[in-house]
Amino acid sequence: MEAEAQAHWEATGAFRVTEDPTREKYYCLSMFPYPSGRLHIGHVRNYTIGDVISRFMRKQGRNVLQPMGWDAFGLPAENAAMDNGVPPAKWTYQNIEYMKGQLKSLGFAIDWSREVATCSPDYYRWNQWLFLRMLEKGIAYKKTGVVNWDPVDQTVLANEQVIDGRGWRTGAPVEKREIPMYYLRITEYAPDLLAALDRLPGWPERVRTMQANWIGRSEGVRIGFPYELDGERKLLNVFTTRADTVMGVTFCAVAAEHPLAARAAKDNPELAAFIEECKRGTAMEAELAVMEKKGMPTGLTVTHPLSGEAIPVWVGNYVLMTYGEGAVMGVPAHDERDFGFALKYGLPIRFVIAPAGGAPKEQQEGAPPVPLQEEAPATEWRPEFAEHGVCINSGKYDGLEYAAAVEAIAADLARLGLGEKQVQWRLHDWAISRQRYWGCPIPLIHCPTCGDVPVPDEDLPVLLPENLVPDGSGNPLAKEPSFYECLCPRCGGQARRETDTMDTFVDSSWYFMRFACPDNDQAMVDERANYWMPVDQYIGGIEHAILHLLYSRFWTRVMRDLGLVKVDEPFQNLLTQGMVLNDIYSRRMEDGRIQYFSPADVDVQLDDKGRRIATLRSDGEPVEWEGMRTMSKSKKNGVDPQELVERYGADSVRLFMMFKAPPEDSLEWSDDGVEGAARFMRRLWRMVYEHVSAGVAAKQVPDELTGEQREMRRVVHATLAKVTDDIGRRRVFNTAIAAVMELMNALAKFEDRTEAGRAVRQEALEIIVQALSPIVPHACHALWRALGHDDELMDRPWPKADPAALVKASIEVVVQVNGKLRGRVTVAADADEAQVREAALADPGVQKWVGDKVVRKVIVVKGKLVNVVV
RNA sequence: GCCGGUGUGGCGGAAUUGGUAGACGCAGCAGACUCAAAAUCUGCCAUGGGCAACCAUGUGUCGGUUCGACUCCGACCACCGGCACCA
Repeated sequence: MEAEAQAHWEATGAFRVTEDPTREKYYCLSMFPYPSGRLHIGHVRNYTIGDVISRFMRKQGRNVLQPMGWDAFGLPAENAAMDNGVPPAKWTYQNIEYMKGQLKSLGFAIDWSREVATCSPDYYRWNQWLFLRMLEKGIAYKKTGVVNWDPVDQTVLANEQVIDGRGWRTGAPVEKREIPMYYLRITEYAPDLLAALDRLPGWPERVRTMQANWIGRSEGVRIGFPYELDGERKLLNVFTTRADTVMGVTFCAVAAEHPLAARAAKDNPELAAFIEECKRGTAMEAELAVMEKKGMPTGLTVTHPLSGEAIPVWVGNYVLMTYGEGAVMGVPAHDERDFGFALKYGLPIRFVIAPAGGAPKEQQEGAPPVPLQEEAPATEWRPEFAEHGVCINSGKYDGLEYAAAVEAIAADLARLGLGEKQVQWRLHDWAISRQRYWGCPIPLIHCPTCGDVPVPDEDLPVLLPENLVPDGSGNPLAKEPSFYECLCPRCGGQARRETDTMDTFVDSSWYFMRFACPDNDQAMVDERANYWMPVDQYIGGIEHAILHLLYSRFWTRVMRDLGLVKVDEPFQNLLTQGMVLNDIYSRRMEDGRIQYFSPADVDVQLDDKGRRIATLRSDGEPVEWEGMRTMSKSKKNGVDPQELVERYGADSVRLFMMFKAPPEDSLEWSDDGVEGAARFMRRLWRMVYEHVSAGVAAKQVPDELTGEQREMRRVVHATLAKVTDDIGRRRVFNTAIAAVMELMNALAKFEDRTEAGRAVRQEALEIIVQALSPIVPHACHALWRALGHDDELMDRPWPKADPAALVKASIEVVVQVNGKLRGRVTVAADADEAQVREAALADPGVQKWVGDKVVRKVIVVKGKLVNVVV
C-alpha cells in the first residue's frame, strides 16, 4: 500500500515545485543530514516534523518547497577511511545513495530535483568564490590560532579526538600549538547579530537567549597599566566591567600566550616551564573552566594608573588570550576567581566596595555604609562581595555608587590617556582553517615572492582530489604533490597551494539558499533565492542552537552586503526538536570494563515496588539499567529506522514519532509504542472499510438531525478545529493525534445506521482522513479513494470546521467552594452571570458545604467555573 | 565552571490566557469472542481511608502571591543540552 502511494507520487512528480510569483510560497526546511551511513532515528523525527508541516501548508494552498541535501564533508569519512581503507569520497557517495533510499521509503514530500551535496565541486566552488570576496573586503584574514597537537602522529586533533588530554589514537599528551589560520570577521557583525535577535519572534526564546549570551556584549572600561621594559614605555591593557573596584587591584594576570609572559620568561626558566605547562593540555573552554587556577609571578610590575602603586604581574592559566587583550586586573575582594587566586598565592585582598543602602541584614537600616572587611584576612568567599555597592577606601571616589564610580574613573583615565569606556564582545572571529583532507580547499597559493595569492576566479573550483586515503598522521593533501605543487598566478613562479580546508560549518551556512537554484553554474545564487528566502520554517536539533545558526545568520548578512540576496535573516521560524532517547543496559565485566547491551536483547520485568528488573536474554543474568540517554553506537542503544519501516510501515513509524512527545521535548523510544501506532492504523483502516462496505453514503449531511447526530457532528468539527490549531499554530502534533483518537472512540460508539447517521459518519471519516493526511500520508491517500474520491488528497484544501455545527445548547459549569470542587451544574449556553451563580448556589453538593456560613464572595468564570468563598 | 532547558500516575504525556490535575496512548488487571492462540471488542486502572455516597492528600523540595497555582515570584535539589576542530 505504501509503495503504491509512493509510486503514484513519483509518477506524477507530486513534490516538484517551481517558482510562481502569483502564489504565496512556503519554504520548509529540515537541517540536512551528515551522510553517516544509515538514517538515525533522530533524522526520522526531524524530517517527519518537517514533512507534516510541509504537507499541512500545501493543503493551506501555499507553494511549498521542501528540499533535501547532504552535509557531506567532515571527520567521520576520514575515520571510516582509516578503518577500512576506502577513500572518504567513495564512502560518502555510497552512504548518500543508501540514505536517499531510506528517506524515500518514509514517504517525505521532498523535491529531489534540488538535491545538493556539499562535497560536490558544483557546490563548494561557491564556498571558495565567496571566501575570495570576503578576502577582498577584509572580512577574511590571516592570523595565528591555537590547535590541539598530537606530537606522535604529528597531526592536529579535533576536540572530540582528545580524550582526557591525550590523543585518541596515540595516547600521547596533547599540546597546544599556534599555527597560522584564516578567520572570518564575524565580530564586525556582532552588534547587528545581537540586535536582530529581537526581530525574530518566530525563534524559541531560549535559542535567542543562548545566542545573545554567546555574542556576549558587555560594557566596561579598558584600563591601561603603564610599565617600562627594555627602554620602552608601554601599557598593559585590561578590560573590566567593574572599573568601580579599580582601587582594589592588588595584582594583574596575563594569559600564558600574552607577549608580556613570553618576554618575562626569556630570563626566567621557571616561568618558561610554567608557561609551557599552561600550553600543554586542553584548548577547550569547558575544561579550562573547571581546572585548578594556577599562576606564577613574572617578576615584572606595572603602575596603577590612578594610585601610582606598583602592581605585580602574574601569569594565570585561567586568563583567556581570546577574550579582550589577554590580561585581567585582579581585585580579590570583589571577584570570586581573583579571590581564590589571591588566597592561594598570598596576595593582598583590599575591600573597596561597601554594600549599598546599608545592606547586610544584621545592620540597621539607614546607617552609614560600613565596609564588609578591610584588608582583613578573609578566608571564605561570600557572593555578596561581588555585588554592586558604594566605593570605600578609594580616595576621591569614596561614596560613589556603581554607575557614578565607573563614570568618574573612566573620565579620569581618559584624561590621563590610560583608558576609556569600551564595549567588549565575548564572540570572537570564526577560525575556518582545518588541517584536514575531507573538506573544501581554501583557494590560496603561497608564493615565496608574492606571498599569499588568491586563486583567480576563473581557476575555481580548486578541486579536492577524491582518491586519497588518510592514515591519521597529518593531512594527506600536504603529502600530495599533485595537489599542492602549483604556479603562482601572479609571477608564474613555483608556489605551494594552501592545504588547509574549510570548517564544515561553512558548507552548512548557506546550503538553504542553494536549494533555490542548485543548477546554476554561473552564480552562487540567483533571483530564485529571493523568491524562496527566507526559510519560513526551519527544523533541527537544539544542539545547533548557537554555532550553526549564528554562522548562517552571519553568512547571510555577508551575502546580502555583497548584493547576492535581499534577506537579512535566513530563518523566519525555528523549531528545535528534542532528542530521541533509549534505555541503556550495561554490566561491569570482571576486568572492570563496562559492556553495553542492546535493549532488544534485554528482558524487563517490574517487581512489586515498580522497580525494573532487567536480565540479558541470552544468559538470564541481571544487567544494570543506566537510564534513558541519547542513542549512540558505543552504548548500543540505537534503533534502526529501516527495520521498523519494514516491520510496521512508514506511517506507523511516523505516527509514533509524532504522538509520543511534543516536538521540542526529548522522545523516549519504546517498541510497544510503535506497536500501538500500528494498532491505531489498523483500526482506522478497518473503520473506513466497514463503513464503505455497507454501501455508498450521502456526501451531504442533511439539515434535519437527531440530537445524537448533532452531538456527533459537533465533536467532529470541534476536533477538526483543534487539529487545525494544533498543527498550524501551536506546532504540537501529539495532542492533535490524541484528539483524533478521541473522535474515533466516539465514532465507534455512534451506532446510527440510518441514512442521516451514515452521512454524518461519512463526513466524520473524510475529516479524519484529511486531518491525519500530513502525518500518515500513505494510508490516507488510499483511504481517501476508498471513501469514494478520485481527486488528489494532497492538493485538496484543508477542511474548515463548520461554525454552525459547533454550537452547544447547554454547558456544564463546575462549582467550587473555597477553591475545592464540590459540584457541577448544567446551564443554558447563553445563561448570564446571575443565572449561573444562582444555579451554582442551588446545587445540593454546594449547599452541603456552604451550609449556614456567610457567602463572602462568588467568582464566576464564564462558561467554566464558579467559586463560592465562605 | 559559565549559558540554556527539563522535572506531573507503573511509563510517555494532557491541562493553549491563573480556573475541573491525570485527556490520549503504553504497560497491567478483569471479562467477551475462540477448541485454543493471535487479532479484535468491553470494563477497571494517582495514593490513603471507607461497604458506599464520599473524604483527605497529591504536579522535584521549601517558601510566597491569589478567591483559586502544574501554570506567576524567590530559594534549593536532580537530570539533560551547548561551550567555538563532532555535526
